[in-house]
Amino acid sequence: MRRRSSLRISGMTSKSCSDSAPADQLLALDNQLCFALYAANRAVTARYRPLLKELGLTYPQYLVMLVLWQQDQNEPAPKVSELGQRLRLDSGTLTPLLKRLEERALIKRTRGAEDERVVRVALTPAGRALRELAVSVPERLMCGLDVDPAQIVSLRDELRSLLEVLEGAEPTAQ
Amino acid sequence: MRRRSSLRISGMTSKSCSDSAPADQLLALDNQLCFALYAANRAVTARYRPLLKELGLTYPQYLVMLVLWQQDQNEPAPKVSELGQRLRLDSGTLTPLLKRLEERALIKRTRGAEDERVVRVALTPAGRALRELAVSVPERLMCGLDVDPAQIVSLRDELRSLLEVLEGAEPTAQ
DNA sequence: TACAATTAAATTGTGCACAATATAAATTGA
DNA sequence: TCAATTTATATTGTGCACAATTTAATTGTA
Repeated sequence: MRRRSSLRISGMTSKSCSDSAPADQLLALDNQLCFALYAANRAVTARYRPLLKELGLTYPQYLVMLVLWQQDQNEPAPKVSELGQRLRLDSGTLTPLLKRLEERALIKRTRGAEDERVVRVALTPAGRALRELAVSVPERLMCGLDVDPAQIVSLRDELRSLLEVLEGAEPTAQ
Repeated sequence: MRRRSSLRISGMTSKSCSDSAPADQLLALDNQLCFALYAANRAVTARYRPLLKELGLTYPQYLVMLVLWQQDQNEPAPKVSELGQRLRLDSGTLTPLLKRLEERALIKRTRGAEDERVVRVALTPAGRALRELAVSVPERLMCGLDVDPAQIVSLRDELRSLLEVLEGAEPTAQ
């Protein structure tokens, strides 16, 4: 059984699926969580962009590098599928992205000897070195931004809870 | 002067831009608001996808339709640039998207008579009719999701505040 | 051992996002 | 008046996302 998210309020099962607000309100763009999420995500990405450009990385490439930088050096290099699980991305997205990182000599892709189907992704020395340039990114991102760090943390946690609920839920019936 | 967002806590200017947590923590994927936002946004979009597929719409197309459905019929049809402002998208994104909606006969793009540069986007009867099918989407999306509506609202408002801060802030120095 | 089923990654095709540039219309100013 | 500038949209090119399919390797099983 999947763990309950903190978004749940005990005894309450979301909204009763029969009650409905006026359609005008339900379909108003600014009432939608989905649009707030969509717009905020792109605004955050846009704010990262110039900083990551200095590193020669796109935003999704940066996320991949974050995973690799966090990897224990003693562990075997992660598989493409493991990166995918972590980032919620499939091979259709990751394969070309990883090829670009390999062209830039930041990573090395190696087909496994034990199992010829898997590809393991390891940092090159250059990829590891890039981390030194990246450490200043989170801080520089926040600099000049008029936000309360505590609220950032709580927003992050609420988003994680939402993600957990969404991933645990049955897919919407088609 | 731009209005202050509620994310701000009086007298507090984000984090002092010199203090720094250990780099291990700063760069940890799961500590990043940006990843929570990125993953949650895609998870929400994925949950919309099967419902929107019934309408023959992609998620960004749905957002455009939300704006058009909300338009006052007595007002002149919105310009491409006005849709862009509302959705934070530029013509490079909107032009092909609107062409696809026009191919589906949901909208009509008309070059302005007063000013030949502007293109106005109006619903066709079919586009207006699609709204009837769309009204059930928000509700069906939430159904079976184990979330507290009040938390959705507060999350939405926090995201709006974040968006406001980001849009008001100076761009990050490159 | 054969061979169907499964698994991992790659490929293909569509549709965003967005930077950079182009085109064409409107406006401004000498 | 008309060249220069500005404005609105379109175009081009790159890089995601993701569905659907393909390829190749492995596993399970008769």
